[in-house]
Amino acid sequence: MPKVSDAYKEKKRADILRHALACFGEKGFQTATIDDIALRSGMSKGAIYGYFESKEEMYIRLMESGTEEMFRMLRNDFAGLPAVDKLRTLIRHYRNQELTSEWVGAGRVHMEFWIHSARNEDVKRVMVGRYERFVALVEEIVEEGKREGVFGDVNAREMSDLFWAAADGIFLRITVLDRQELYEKLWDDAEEMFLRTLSRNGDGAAL
Amino acid sequence: MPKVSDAYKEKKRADILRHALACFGEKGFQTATIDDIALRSGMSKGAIYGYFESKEEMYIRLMESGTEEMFRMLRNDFAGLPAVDKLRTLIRHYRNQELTSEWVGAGRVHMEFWIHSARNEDVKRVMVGRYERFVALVEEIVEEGKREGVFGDVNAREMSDLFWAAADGIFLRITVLDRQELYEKLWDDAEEMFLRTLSRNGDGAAL
Amino acid sequence: MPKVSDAYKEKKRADILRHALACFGEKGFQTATIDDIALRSGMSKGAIYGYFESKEEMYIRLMESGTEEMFRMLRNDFAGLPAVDKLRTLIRHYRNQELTSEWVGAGRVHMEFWIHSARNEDVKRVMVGRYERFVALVEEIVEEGKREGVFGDVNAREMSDLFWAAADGIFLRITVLDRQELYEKLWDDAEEMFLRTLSRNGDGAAL
Amino acid sequence: MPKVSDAYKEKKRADILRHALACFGEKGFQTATIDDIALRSGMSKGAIYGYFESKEEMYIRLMESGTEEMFRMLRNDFAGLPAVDKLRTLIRHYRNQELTSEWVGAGRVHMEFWIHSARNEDVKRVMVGRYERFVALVEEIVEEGKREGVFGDVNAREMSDLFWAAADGIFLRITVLDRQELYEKLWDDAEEMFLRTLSRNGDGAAL
DNA sequence: AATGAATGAGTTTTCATTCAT
DNA sequence: GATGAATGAAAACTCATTCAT
Repeated sequence: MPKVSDAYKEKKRADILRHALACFGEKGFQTATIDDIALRSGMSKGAIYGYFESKEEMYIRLMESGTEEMFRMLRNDFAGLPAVDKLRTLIRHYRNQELTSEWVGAGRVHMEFWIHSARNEDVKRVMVGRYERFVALVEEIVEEGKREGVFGDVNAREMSDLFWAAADGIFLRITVLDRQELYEKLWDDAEEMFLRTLSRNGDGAAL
Repeated sequence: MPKVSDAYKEKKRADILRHALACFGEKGFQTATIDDIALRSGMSKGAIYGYFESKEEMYIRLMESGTEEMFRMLRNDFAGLPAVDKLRTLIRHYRNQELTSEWVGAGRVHMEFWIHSARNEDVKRVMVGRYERFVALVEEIVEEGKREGVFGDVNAREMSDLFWAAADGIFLRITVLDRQELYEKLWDDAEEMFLRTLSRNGDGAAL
Repeated sequence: MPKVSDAYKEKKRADILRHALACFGEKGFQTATIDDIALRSGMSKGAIYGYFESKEEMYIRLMESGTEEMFRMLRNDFAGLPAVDKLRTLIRHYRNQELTSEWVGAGRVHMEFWIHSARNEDVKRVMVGRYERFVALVEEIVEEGKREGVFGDVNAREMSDLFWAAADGIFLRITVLDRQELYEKLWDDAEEMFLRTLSRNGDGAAL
Repeated sequence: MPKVSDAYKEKKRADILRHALACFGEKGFQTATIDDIALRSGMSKGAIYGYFESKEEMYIRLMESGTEEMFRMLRNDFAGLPAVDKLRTLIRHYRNQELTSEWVGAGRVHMEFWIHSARNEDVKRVMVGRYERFVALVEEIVEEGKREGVFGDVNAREMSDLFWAAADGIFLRITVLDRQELYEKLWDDAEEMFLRTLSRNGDGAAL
């Protein structure tokens, strides 16, 4: 007979995660303390432990979160578009992102996820699972483009891996340099490079 | 024991740094303790502090180190080569790297450098300075290729930025996935993609 | 346990300070460790840090404490008395103090305050401020005595300085020798000497 | 068959002590490190341990030192003087001392001796022994004055104790406040007060 | 004798987690 | 359910002392 509804609890959990993300983005996972998160959430330390078992759990949940929402949104924007435009939409979704301190902070946390993954099997499982979905997304777009006859005979999986490598590389850089115009140029150049590379004949006709 | 040569001290410092790099690679900068480093170095904690003022200093020295050596080596290998081959040499230098645990560990530390940089001005200065040299290296190669008439009319600086973004993205991935064959494929694809993109007319004639 | 009253917290703080004073008295500020204080307080080290930011802060608070209480008490005892009796009251307040180990310990800490003050500007400010109040106290008594026509034409400020110098000298000695009868004799002699010196004509008529 | 003469060793010991005194004066016994002393002495840490068994020993030797010299000097200056002038000579010896940083530093160390004495029986023995000689010095002067008929019927021992209490109180204060003119005034007032108190009839006729 | 690198016990301080209220 | 005081295991760093050279 819980005193509060599940919805309330879910909302609280999401609340805490949001504040935790801000803290981790600002100070890093190790450096941000539960006190920081409690303070920012306007809750007590004890309350937080009522929703999450440990700091590590908050971290894991954060890694899992966000993906669904993002995919839902993209699926919507992609509806009915040819492969080239889907890829463009994806790229411009990132390219047009304003480098607010929240977003850059979240980017830093994302980078930390990768590092942290390398050293912890549990975290790695989650992270790789998440990553798989992103790779599959672009892989499917590329396959679709090939079927449409617009993309050449490339290895879709490898191209997707390389695409996300470049994307993470851009995020990594911007995480430190924090320069909007550099960020946009990098994505513009990446867009052109990838579309040209994927194009049938490699001549960028698809552009 | 005292009144040891400068060479001895230099060797010790390098020794400690090597062991520290291994510890940081394994556990991460924050998680690795001075005790870990001391244990692995076979020295006492106090001895470590005789060579480095703080854990942070070891970190900074580690960031600075390696770069010179790498540049010297590349300069040697580059001697007399046309731009395209210089770029290929650089890419293959990475591509042919065997993913030993030491190397992957070092890669993880390199990734941490970026993250850490984002939150610490001192570290950032060193990191950005170091990064500048890498960007300049590829930028010069691209300019050279343009002068040779092999590369098209691209923005050398931006292409260099993008190149290193992709490189760091590959490292980031491999840091977690640790799969040799994926690593090689990513570099092979990157090589082709960049050379094609840089080529005059973008048709990859330079390949 | 949480959501305790402010009074509870104040009491805890005072508790810790009391135990800290005992530890400092016994071993000295530098030698007494937080562990000592925690052990004696029956609390954990962490709990101590919940009330004080650092050992230094405990020290400063200890320096500030006690003064108010003492002044309130004296003001009470002084009410309505002529200057000579005020001075006598003050002197006898000290003279009749039993040399318990706590009191002697506190005296030792007081002496350490002086030494420590000499080498630390922050501590010095607090210590000099505190000292000022004591000097003003006796200075006022002397001025009052002069107005009453009982004390001669002495420099009140200087006499007050000298009085407290002698007092501290007595404490310093007793801190080591810890002999009750010597302590009392020193104060008796000091009483006579000062009253005689202050007396109009210097003939001790005021006695 | 020592390779160096005893005189050389003695000189070295004195040298080290001199520098140690400066270090202790500046930073305090606990805070000053052997490295500080070694640096200031221009010797190695190891060499210092060839002359002193421990930091504590240096401290003890320092406590013992200086006294002889001082007594020899005073005995010289006292030769043939009546008691009143001996006392005056003693007081003015202090009063005319310029407050150089070395002298103030030495004063601080002297204060530390007292504090330290309170907590260590070995140190206490040395300190009390040293103190005894100072008390005896003034006690004898007072007795002499009584025999000369210039001083009244006071308890010589107690007056001597009180005299040194006041002296130490003045040093304690100056150790922190470090104000030459205050120092001199305190001694001038002390001189007048003590001579008046000691004078036959207490009327300061001896002045 | 002198040197100064090495040792390691000891110190302050932090912080994830627990749990009495 | 919420609170935040309490815990205590680390962790970074210091420094008197030793001892190989």
